[in-house]
Amino acid sequence: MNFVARKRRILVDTGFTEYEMGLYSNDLQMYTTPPEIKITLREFEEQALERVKVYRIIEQTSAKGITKLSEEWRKAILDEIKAQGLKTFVKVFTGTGLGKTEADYEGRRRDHITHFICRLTYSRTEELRRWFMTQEMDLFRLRWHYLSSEGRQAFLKSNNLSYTSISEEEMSRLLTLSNGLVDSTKEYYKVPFTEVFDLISRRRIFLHKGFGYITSQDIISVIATQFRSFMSKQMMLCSNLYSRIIEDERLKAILGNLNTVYTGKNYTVGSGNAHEIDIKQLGTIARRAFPPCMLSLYSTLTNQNHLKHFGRLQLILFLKGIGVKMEDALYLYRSEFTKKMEPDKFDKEHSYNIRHSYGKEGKRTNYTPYACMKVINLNGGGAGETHGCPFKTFEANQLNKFLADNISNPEPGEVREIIDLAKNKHYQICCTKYFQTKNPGVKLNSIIEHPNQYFELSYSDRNSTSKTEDKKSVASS
RNA sequence: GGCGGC
DNA sequence: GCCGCCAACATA
Ligand code: SF4
Repeated sequence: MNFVARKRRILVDTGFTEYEMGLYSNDLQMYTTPPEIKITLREFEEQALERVKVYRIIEQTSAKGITKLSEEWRKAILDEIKAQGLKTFVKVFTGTGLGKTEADYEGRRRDHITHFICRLTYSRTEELRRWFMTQEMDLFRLRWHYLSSEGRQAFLKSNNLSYTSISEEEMSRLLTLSNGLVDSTKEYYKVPFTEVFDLISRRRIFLHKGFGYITSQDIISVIATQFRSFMSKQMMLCSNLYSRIIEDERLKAILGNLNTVYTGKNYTVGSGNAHEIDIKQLGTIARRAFPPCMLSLYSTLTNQNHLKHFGRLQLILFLKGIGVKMEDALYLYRSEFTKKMEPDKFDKEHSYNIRHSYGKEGKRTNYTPYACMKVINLNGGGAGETHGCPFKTFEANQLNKFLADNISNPEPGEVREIIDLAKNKHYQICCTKYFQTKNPGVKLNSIIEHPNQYFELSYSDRNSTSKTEDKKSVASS
C-alpha cells in the first residue's frame, strides 16, 4: 500500500503538473523561467534563508584556503550543508540528474524557488549582484560535477546548448586529423569556436571547421560562461522589478532580512566608532594600526607626495571612517601634495573632491568607506597606482619587503604562511593572519572584512595595552 | 578617474 | 582653459 500511495502522490498529492514535471526533469537548470510560487510567506522566508546559508558556506569554504572546485572543497561544502541540516539541498546539489522520485522533484522545485527569491533580493545593488553571482557560479560548477553523463546531455539539450557529444566514427576521424591533440580515452563535445575563446587561450584545443572539440571536463567552463552572461542580464532586469515589488510591506520585511545576512556587509561604519585623531601623530598611528591597503597609500602619499585618483578616494574615505576631521584630511593632503605642486593648483584640482567625499558638497552624501571586497576589486596594480589590496596587487618581492618592514618579530614560518595565502588569492584570510602576527594580544572572532574594522581592532588594542603610558603622560604634565 | 556645463 | 558633480545600502 505504501507503494501505491507513494506512486499516486507523485502525480496527485504534490500537485506537480505536467508542465512542472518537464521544468523539473533535471537536478541542474539555468533558471530561465520564473517559478509559480504557491507556498506560504513563512515557508518562503525559511527556504530562502536556507539558500543564503548555502551561499555563505560556499564563500567561507573558499576563503578558508581550500582551493576552489577541488574534491576537498566540494566535500567541505557539502559536509557543512549537511551539518546545518539542509538535507533537501544536498540531494538536489549532488544529484546525478534525471531521478524521478517525488523527493527529486520536490528538491528541484525548492532549488528553483529559492534561487529566484535570492536573485531578486540580491539584485538591488551592484555589490550584492556581484556577490550573488560568484556564489551561484561556484554552486553551479559544484553541481555539474555530480551530474552523470546522461544528466549532462539532457541538461545541454533542454537549454538549447548545441554542444553535441561526438560519435564513434567522428572520433576516429578526429584522432587522425588532430595529430594527437585529441585523446581517445576522453569524451568530447563539439562547440562553436566563438564560445571557447577563453579556453583556447589557456589550453590546446583542437579546432576544425568552425568547431572546437572540448573534453567533458572542460565543457563546464563553456557552459559556465553562458550561464554567467545569461544571469548578469537577468540580474539587471530583476533590479528594476525589485524596486516595484518592494512596496508590498510584507515582502519588504522578508526581503530586507535576507540580504542583511550578506556577510561582507555586517561590519557597518557608524558614527559610534569615530576617534579623536591627532593629525600630527597620524604617521605613528598609521604604522601601528592601519591595514596594509591604507598604510601603503599613506606611505606613498608622504613619500611620493602624490596619489592617483582611486588611491585618494580609498584613503580619504577610510580616514573619514576612523574619525579624522575634514579640515585635518584637507591639511594632510595639501601639505603633502604641495611639496610637488603649486598650492593653488591643488585647490583647483583636489580640495573640492575631498569636501565632496566628506559629504560637504553637492548632494551632501556621507559616502561609506570601502569594504575589503570593494578594495580588492579595485585592482590597483597599474602604473603609479597604490590603491587596491596589497596582498593582491603587490609583486612577490614587493610583498616580501612590505612584510619585512612592518612585522618586527615574526615567528618562524609566519611570513611564509602569509605569502602563501596571498599567492593563493585568499587576501582577507591573509590579512587576518597579518593582523594576528602584529597584534597577538587580540582575539578575533571573524576574519577581516573591512579596513576600518582592522583599524578599530588594532587601535583599540593599543589603547588598552598602553593605558599605563597614557596615565604616565598625564601625570607628568 | 569618469561624466557634465561654459 | 575654467568649473561642478559623482562614486551608495533607505534598515530598525
Ligand atoms: S584584506 Fe582588506 S583590510 Fe586587508 S589589506 Fe586587503 S583590503 Fe585592506
